[in-house]
Order: sequence, then structure tokens, then C-alpha cells
Amino acid sequence: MPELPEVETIVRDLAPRLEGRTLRAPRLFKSDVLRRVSRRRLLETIRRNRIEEVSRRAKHVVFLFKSGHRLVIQPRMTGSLLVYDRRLTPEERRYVVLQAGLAGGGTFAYRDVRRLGTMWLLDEAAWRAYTARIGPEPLARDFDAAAFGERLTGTRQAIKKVLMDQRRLAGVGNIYANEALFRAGIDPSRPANRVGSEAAARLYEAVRAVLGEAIAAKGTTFRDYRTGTGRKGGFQFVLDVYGRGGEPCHRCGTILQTTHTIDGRATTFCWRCQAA
DNA sequence: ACGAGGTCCTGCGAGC
DNA sequence: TGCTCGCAGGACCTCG
Repeated sequence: MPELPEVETIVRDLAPRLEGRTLRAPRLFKSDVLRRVSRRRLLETIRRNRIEEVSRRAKHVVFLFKSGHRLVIQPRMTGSLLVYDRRLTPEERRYVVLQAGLAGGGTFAYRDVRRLGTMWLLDEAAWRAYTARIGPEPLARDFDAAAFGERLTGTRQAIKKVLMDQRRLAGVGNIYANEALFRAGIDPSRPANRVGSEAAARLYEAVRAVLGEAIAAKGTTFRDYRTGTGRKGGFQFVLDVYGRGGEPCHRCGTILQTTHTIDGRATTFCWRCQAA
């Protein structure tokens, strides 16, 4: 499930392979992923339109075209964006949503088994409105612990839900929210406004550290996630809590618990290390 | 402003 | 073996 580190990995693979190049004969196989754009306008806009830049915003991949339009793809659960230097195999062609040849050789494909992913085509003004609705990037240099505390502790919602709220903070999803809360030793269900400034500072550091380490490991592959070149990530091997319910805590040996009481999502934690 | 719950989508594993 | 059912979950929506 691509969160910030996975999308960052995808973008780092895609950017050198796509920037300065042109999509040839793009084909859209499923149109239910489109948001506020018709299939026809999408294809007409991106065809023979040079890709100037591939970047990441939160969990979204952003393709900036020479025309000034941006194609924004949110892979959500099962989406993958890939560049191949060969033809796709029949197995790889399954679940392809958008595919295009590259001028000069190669193929770009967006695959998405469940198609919970979305695609937007935005002009400059629409992009500004789009990005303004999303919270700050947690790894940005100018995003400090004070800004983090200010944005995240002003509500009595559970701190885990707040961490994952894209309007408050960009890019953190279920995996890294669980991991960061474990590292910071904070009960995921604790109301955000009852997380003290010391704990909030620990959480800020934990979020940045876990995201940075996950990027270095090229993301977490549980099932579907692949890098931009089709490889699996490596962070699944070092997770402390996510997916480890019923197993012993890496720090104290207590059996980790999983609940679904926070926003209906799987939350795994150590009641001893993350005591209220 | 907040919480709860529905919706989208398909594969997979459990249970009968 | 073959069926149904519930779950996975991020973002968005409505309702109370």
C-alpha cells in the first residue's frame, strides 16, 4: 500500500526514466479511476506532451507536462507505476489501467488490481487548489517539531487517526503510523490533545526516522507494492509492529495486540511499551 | 467539530 | 470441490 516512502521510491525510479520523454499512443483500459476528467481529454492532453518532471506530493505521483498540465496518480492500495525497457508479459498486462509507449523505446504502465487508485488532470490553478488541501510534507527541511505539534495536537481525536489525516500531515498511512507510535512509545488511541509536548517531539522524530529508513529500504512490500522498476521493497523485514499482532514485542517481549477500534483500521501496538 | 459508518474495488483465505 | 462471506484499506461522503 503505497504511502510516502513507497511513492518516493517509485518517483525516484520513474524520474530519470521519464523526464524529458514523450508518451506515445497512451491507452486507458479502465476509466473508473478518472476524477473530473474524461478519457478523451486525458489522452489528448498527455499524448505527445513532453514530461518535464516526475515528483511526489504526499502519496501522489505528479507528472508535470510541457503544456503545464499535471497528471496526478494516487496508487492507493494496489496501484503500481512501472517503466519497462521491454514489452509487457501477458501477466504484467493484467490490471493495467494506463499504458503508453515512450518515444525512444520502453513502456510506461499504471497497474491497479483493485482500482481504488485515482487519476487527476490538473491545470496550474487546479493544482494549486489540490495541493493546498494537503498538509505539510513531514520530511521537508522547514517542518520542525513545533510545527508538527501545532498541527497535530489541537484535537481530541486519537493520535493515530490524526497522524493519518492527510489534511494535517502528508503521506503517513497505516503502516508508518503504527511504526512511529511504537517507536515514540505512545498509545495510538490517546487523544491528540493529551499527547504532551515531550511525547509530541518524540513522535515527530519517530515519524521522520521511520519514513527516512523506509525510503532507504525502498518501501514495504506486503503484497502488491512494487518499485518503479518492479522490485519488492525491503522494509517489511524490519517492521516492529505492523502485521505482527500476536507476536512478541521487539523491545520487551510482550505479545503485541491488534485492534480495529481506531477509525476501523488495524492498529497493532505493545500495551506495555505504549502505555497510556 | 466530532464520531460512526458506508462506498469504491478485487483477490484471498476461512468456513461450511 | 465449490460456494459464500468477510476482510484488506485510503480518501471521500453522508448522517446524527
